[in-house]
Amino acid sequence: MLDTLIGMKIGELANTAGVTTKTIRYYESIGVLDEPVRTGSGYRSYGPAAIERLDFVKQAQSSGLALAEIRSILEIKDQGGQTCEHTTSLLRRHLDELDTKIVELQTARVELQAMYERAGALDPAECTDANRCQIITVEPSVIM
Amino acid sequence: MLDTLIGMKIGELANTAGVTTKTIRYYESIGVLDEPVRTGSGYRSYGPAAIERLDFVKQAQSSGLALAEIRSILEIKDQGGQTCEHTTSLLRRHLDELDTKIVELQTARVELQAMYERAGALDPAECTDANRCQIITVEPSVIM
DNA sequence: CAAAAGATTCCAGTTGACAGCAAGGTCATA
DNA sequence: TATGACCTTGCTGTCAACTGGAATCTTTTG
Repeated sequence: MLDTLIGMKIGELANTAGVTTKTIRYYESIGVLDEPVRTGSGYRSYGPAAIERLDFVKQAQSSGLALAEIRSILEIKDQGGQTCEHTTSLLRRHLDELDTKIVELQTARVELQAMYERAGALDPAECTDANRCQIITVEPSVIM
Repeated sequence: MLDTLIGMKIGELANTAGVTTKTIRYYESIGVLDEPVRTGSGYRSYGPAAIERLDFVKQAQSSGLALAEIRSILEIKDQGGQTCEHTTSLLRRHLDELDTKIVELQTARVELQAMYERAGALDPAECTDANRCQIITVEPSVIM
């Protein structure tokens, strides 16, 4: 009970931060969260910093950073955060990746849109007719 | 040898279509490719339709469709392709998902860009100074 | 004081799209 | 005929980010 004055247990942290206890232990196992101090009976005991750390992880995740990347940023912080270089280059790289992905998805969207419009323009009768699906391929194909 | 006149073996199909034999067997196992006929000795034997089918799968994949979705389109074709309804609704749904994803990524991009610009604007000296990383959080935080 | 709630560790499973390996069968060529 | 290239099945492993469950222990509540 005295322990509880020092920090919160994993369930409380989980509730506060909006994650599950499983997630917290998992984050600890992959080095995203530091190992916390333990109570006399072995329970994890967290201070308020843990909440902010989890919030940061969630924010970084929603920005599309993978846990491994988040960890590498946090590692630098844990070592004193002497240089921003790693962080900036990581962000630069991730921005580029993100741009690439967005372009890919937009290209895919155009393709899909074309498929979809082809579908809408089709006469249903014509669809049964030739026993091939003109939605997918423009030219008559052996496939559909 | 007579068998070979009828069709190509898995390696040839793989080379032609630009995938691995593993991929072909995997596609067969999940129902994306039909089970082909076998030669007398048990080898898979494919006709030219298999190449087109694989091409279609690749094209659909590059449009962001999952193999399960591709299979569901192909299933309709295999049953005679009487209706385009399933295909159109599937495409509609996927277009929506794609739009959602693009928006998410663009939002994430804005966040990342902000982080990145904050990073570029920072004085390296100031970075070592306060022992916290101002790139990530705008306000002074217990985290960094 | 007993039961329920919550904590512990460890191991396995999930999804998606394959890749790797083992142990064996078959086929073309020198 | 023997070597190597290619094929077969079946099982395991990969990555990411968890989730679920079992067996056990501690803490809280009635």
